[in-house]
Amino acid sequence: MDSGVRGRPPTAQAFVAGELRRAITSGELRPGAPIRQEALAARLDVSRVPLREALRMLEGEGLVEHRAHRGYVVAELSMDGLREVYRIRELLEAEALRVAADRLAEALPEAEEAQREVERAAAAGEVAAMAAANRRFHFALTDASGLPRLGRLIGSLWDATDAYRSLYYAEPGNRERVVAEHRAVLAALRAGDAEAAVRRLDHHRAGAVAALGAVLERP
Amino acid sequence: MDSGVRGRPPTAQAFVAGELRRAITSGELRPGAPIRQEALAARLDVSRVPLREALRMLEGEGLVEHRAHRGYVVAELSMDGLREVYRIRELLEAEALRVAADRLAEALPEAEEAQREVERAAAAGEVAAMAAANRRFHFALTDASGLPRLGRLIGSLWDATDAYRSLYYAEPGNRERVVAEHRAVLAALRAGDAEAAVRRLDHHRAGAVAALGAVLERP
DNA sequence: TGGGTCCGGATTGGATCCAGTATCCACAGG
DNA sequence: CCTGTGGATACTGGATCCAATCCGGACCCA
Repeated sequence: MDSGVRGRPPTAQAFVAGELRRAITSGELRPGAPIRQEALAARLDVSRVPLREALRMLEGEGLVEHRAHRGYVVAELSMDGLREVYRIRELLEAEALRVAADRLAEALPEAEEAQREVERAAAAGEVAAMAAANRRFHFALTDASGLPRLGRLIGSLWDATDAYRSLYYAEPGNRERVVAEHRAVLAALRAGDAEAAVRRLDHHRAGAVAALGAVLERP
Repeated sequence: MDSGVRGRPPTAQAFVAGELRRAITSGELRPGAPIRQEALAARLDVSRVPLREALRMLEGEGLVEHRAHRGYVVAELSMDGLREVYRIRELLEAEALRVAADRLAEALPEAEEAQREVERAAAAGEVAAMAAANRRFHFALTDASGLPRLGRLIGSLWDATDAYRSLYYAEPGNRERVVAEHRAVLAALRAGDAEAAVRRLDHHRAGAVAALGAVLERP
C-alpha cells in the first residue's frame, strides 16, 4: 500500500491531464496561448511522452487544439462558437432533466449543498471555488438522468467554456446573478416542476451567454 | 513537391488513427477485442509512440476504451448505451436540420449523389462502401447547418456505433430498408419540408435501433 | 483439496535520443 | 523600399530503450 498522499493518479499522463485542466480552467493558461511542451514537461517533472498523451486527451475534451508540426494551443472560442456550445447544452441538459424528472428529489440534497458552497464562494470572491461548486450544482441535476454518455457530453461542453467562466466570475455582479438564478432553479425543483426548472435553466444560460460574450469580446 | 501518392497523412499518428478507424468500422477489429500495441505497431510499421497517441484520439471519439496498465479495448456498446446514443442523435440531428432549413436546397445534390452510391453498394452487397456512402448522405444534411461543433458531436456519436453498423449492413433486408428510408427523407427535402424530413429521419433511426439491437444481442 | 503466496513472462508506461518540419530573420535582387 | 529566397534555430514528431505493473500458474501450507 502506498498512499497517504490522497489519490495521486496512477500514471503520469493522468496527473498531467489533471494539472492542465486546472491550469486552463483557472485562467493560468489563457485561451490562445501556445503550449511549449519541453518547458511544461520540465515544470511538471515528466517527460514529453506522457505530456503529449495528456494533451491528446484534452483535445478530445475540446480544451486544446492541435495542428500538425505546430503544436498545441489552448482552445479559443468565438462568439459564434460560444452560442453554439450553449445551444447544444440547452438541448442536452433539457433532455437530462426530463429523463431525471422523477428522480430529482434524490438529487436535490446534493444540489442544495453545492448551492450553499456557490453562495459562500460568491460572497467571498473565490472564483475557482465558485466555478467548482457551480459545476457540482449543475451536474447534480444532469447526472440524475443516469445516462452516462449524455453526462459526459454535457461535461465536455462545459469544459469548452471553463477557460472563460473563471474570467466572468471575476466580476461580483455576475456572481450575484448566478446565485439568484440558481435559487430560482432550486425553487422549481423543490416544487417538483421539472419543466419550470428547464425554463429557468434556459434563462440562466442566456444570462451566462450575455456575460461571457462581454468577457470574450475584449482583449 | 512530393505527392502522387494521394493524401497520405503528414504524421504517423494520423495515418494510424485512420487505419484503426477503418479496421474498427469494417469489423476487422471486433468490439471487446483487446489491442496489443506491439503487434499492431509492427503491423503498421510505426513505433508504439504514435500508435498510443492515435489510440488516445480514438478514445476521445469513443471508439476504444482505456484502463491504466491494462491497455486499450475496442469499445463495446450495451443495449442501453445504443439507445442513449440514438436518442442524443435524435436531438442533435433535428437541431442541425432545422438550423439548415433554408440551406437544404444547396445540400441536396450532395445528398442525392451519396444516395445513388448507397443504392449501388446496397445492391452489390458492398458493406464498407455502403457505410461510407451512408455517412456522406447524412452529413450532407447535418453539415448544411454550418455549425462545426454540432457536426463534430454528431460525428462522434456515429463513430460510437460504426463497429456495429457494418455488421447489420451484412443482411440484405437491412440494406433495403435503409435505401427506402433514405428515399423518404430525400422526398421531404425536395419538397422543402424540413419538419417532415426530421420526422422521417426519426423513423429511420428507430429502424436502425431495432436492427442494431438484434445484432448487438447475439454473441 | 482449497486457498493463498510468490515468481516469471508479457504488456503497458515513461525517458532519452534522433529526425523532420515550420518559423523567423538576414540578405540579395528588382 | 519592397519582395522573395536561403539558412539558422527552435520546436514538434518518432524510434529505441528501460522501468513499473498486471496476469497466470506453480508451489506451499493448512
